[in-house]
Amino acid sequence: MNVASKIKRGRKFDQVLAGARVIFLRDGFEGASVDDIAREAGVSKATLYSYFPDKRLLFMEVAKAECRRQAESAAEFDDEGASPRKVLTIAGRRIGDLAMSDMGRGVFRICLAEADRFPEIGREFYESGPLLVRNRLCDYLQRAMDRGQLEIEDVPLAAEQFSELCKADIQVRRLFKQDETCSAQKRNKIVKSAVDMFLARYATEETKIADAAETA
Amino acid sequence: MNVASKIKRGRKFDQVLAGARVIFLRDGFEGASVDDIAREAGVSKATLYSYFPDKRLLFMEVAKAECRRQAESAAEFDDEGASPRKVLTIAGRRIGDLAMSDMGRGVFRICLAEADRFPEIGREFYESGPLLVRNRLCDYLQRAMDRGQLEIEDVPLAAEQFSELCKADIQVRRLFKQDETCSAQKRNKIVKSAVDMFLARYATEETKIADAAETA
DNA sequence: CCTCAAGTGAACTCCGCGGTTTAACTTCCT
DNA sequence: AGGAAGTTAAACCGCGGAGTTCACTTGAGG
Repeated sequence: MNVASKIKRGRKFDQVLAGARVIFLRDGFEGASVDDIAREAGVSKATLYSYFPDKRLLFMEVAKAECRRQAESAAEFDDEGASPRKVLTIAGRRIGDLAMSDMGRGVFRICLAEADRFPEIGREFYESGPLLVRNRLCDYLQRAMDRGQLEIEDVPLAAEQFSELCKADIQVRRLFKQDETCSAQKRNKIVKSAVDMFLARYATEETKIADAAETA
Repeated sequence: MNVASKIKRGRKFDQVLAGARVIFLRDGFEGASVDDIAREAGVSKATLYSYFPDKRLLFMEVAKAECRRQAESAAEFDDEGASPRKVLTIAGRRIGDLAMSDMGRGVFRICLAEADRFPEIGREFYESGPLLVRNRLCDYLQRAMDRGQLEIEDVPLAAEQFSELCKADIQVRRLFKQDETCSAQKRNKIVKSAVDMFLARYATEETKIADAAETA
């Protein structure tokens, strides 16, 4: 039993949460009505309120769960043996996927919109989203440095740079509903370009030589 | 006279717009009440409605004006004679400033929140914001290529990459209210690192040599 | 000084939403 | 069978915000 949570569990708990997730992600916090959520969840309003004391708490619960879900998808990449190019390409593709996904967009949008009203939402999202990815990346970069593959003065900054590079040209367009689709081909090109740039700056001489041989 | 606009002009037009700007930027679209706006503008609600047919139109007008304002601040950089490092450093600082400003954050936040309900808002913001900056940057990069300073296969992508690099580590934290302040020193470091990385990848050999001499 | 258009403010309508209550119905345990 | 706990649909309350109306003021121009 979840002692920390003040929220009652029960048969229809997950059902309510699932419905709330759909509606909140579609309409945002203000835009979503509790009636809509109850209908979507296939549950009466009274039942909904028997589980969650109010709308705000329900929203927080949904947001937290969603952040956790996404954190999982940014899984670790521990390909110790592989070349930096290979490891970074895989990681970059994951980052790009997250930026393109409907879920990623929805959560980003709502968390940002509500970050002023509910600061803890902003923190929660940041920490279990971008920060988590960055930390994983930092760990890898540090290991690659220890192995003499990379040469970086400011590892956290480098991690952030790589992450941003992978989202170049797609994140903003996606967020603002321009150019809905983005071909896999284009995404590959962006990630490749990001890796090229990152290695041009941070790879040691040996790594560059090995990379040139590998790529050719 | 603005024929295209269906909105009546008049003595208090700008006054209303100014008030709306303050309140919308503070409270968002849903959060802002028309009464608040009228009060802030020092105008009666009736007058407000005599200028703008409804709240949505008023908001659109504010958002459009604000995007234009910001676009201006990302002014052109035609330092033809200067080295790529100098030009890019100045441009990068401007981009960073915009990402850090309250205005920049506010407009971004609200436009994103309303992009689903009012797609034209999303388009307007994207085109007069990020896209405009990118195009300016593209123009410069092309000229630098013509001069043999840079060597780029995909100019628009490179522009986007540089832009993203300049916002690394600050944009997201700023948006989600983490780490409110960011020292000028740190910002300089980020921009310098962005320029370093960009040149490492896209500068021609001669430029790299000249840059090394210049930096030393 | 009179006119008339623009502006005022306060009251008012309408509506949707958050949240509550109630009375009937289902489930399930003993 | 019986009863406690959970669920439901529907009506209901109160509030706050969008938009309207109207009697009244202001001030520039003939």
